[in-house]
Amino acid sequence: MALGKDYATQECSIAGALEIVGERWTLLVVRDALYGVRRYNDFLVHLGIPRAVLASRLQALTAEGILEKRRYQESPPRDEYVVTDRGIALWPTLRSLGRWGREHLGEARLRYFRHATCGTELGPYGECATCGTVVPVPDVEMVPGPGLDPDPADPVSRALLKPRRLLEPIDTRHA
Amino acid sequence: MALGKDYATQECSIAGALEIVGERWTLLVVRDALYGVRRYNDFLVHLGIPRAVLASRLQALTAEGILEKRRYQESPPRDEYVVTDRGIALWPTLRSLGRWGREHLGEARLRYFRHATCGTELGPYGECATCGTVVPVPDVEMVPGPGLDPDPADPVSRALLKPRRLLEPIDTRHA
DNA sequence: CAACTCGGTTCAATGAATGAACCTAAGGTG
DNA sequence: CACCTTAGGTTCATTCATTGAACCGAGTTG
Repeated sequence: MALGKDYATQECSIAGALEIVGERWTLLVVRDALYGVRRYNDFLVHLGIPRAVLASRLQALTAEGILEKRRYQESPPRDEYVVTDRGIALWPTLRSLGRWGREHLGEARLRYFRHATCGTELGPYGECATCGTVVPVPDVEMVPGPGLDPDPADPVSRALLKPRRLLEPIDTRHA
Repeated sequence: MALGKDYATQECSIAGALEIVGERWTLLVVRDALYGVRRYNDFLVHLGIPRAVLASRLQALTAEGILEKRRYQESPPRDEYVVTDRGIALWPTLRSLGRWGREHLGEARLRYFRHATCGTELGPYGECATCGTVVPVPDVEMVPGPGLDPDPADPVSRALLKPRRLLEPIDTRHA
């Protein structure tokens, strides 16, 4: 899907965007990256994605400048994938997609998103009604809702049971 | 992708939404429906999608209540696919995806979206700065930009060269 | 030294997408 | 009437992507 031979004739920036992030699993990888997931194994267990597909998606997202591969320890050599500004810019899209899913598929409230500095729940497009501004992604606090499994199997889901800010790295060693 | 056996374990409304509209071609079909495309053949020539895939996507979108199949003439029997409120609700998502595509993939201005009643260009989330409101989709005017091919091959693209409102049905017979 | 973790790659089997051909029902033209 | 065209599909063989399991190598822990 990312080879220019597909949506290339579309003359449309929606089609162009989908060339990059429209493949299966890709937007969920970006979502997890915004939630603070950084390590290969954490993506793996949280998404339930085949290893080969994850490796391919991480590589593609890195090549597109949406994630950045970064060494975080030398011995043993370990890399993490950190979301870039270009990836952070996908937050409004993911936010509106999530809202559509909840409103039109009748899903229970799984997570709330609030303005961390004032506690107001975010509006449809990520804005704070109290402050009258679009909330910067690092100031968005993610709070678990009532529909969430209280005792999930994987350590990433367990870490996400606590309120936390977007982008804040997840440490699965103490979960 | 739409069988519940894929993203089903995600506990996430983003994953739920992607179950429905995350398949290849699906969001482009919805985009075209918002642009006013209604007929099988118009989707076909405008998207360059294989016939079998288009038939499958139209059926799935109809089953999900995003499009509505409606007979518009009896002899010969002809049906059109009209976007529903649930489909219209995907406009903010498509809008933000398109913005991301233009800003981060360096695409030329292909189309502008304006508030039809006052002429102001839409903000990032489809709001009108002049009126201070989120513009209802039927009041969004789509205007071709400088990057667009001035003489496209297919009649749908030709019809889209004129400024027009979203949802306004495209008539390819006089294009 | 054995076992384990992390971050992958390789491989066979399955499933989806593709493009061409075909089909049906109706209408238009000569 | 014979023939061609249009709209809206279906069917089919080929190609391509996804899947899940197995394997691997570097390094670390017991």
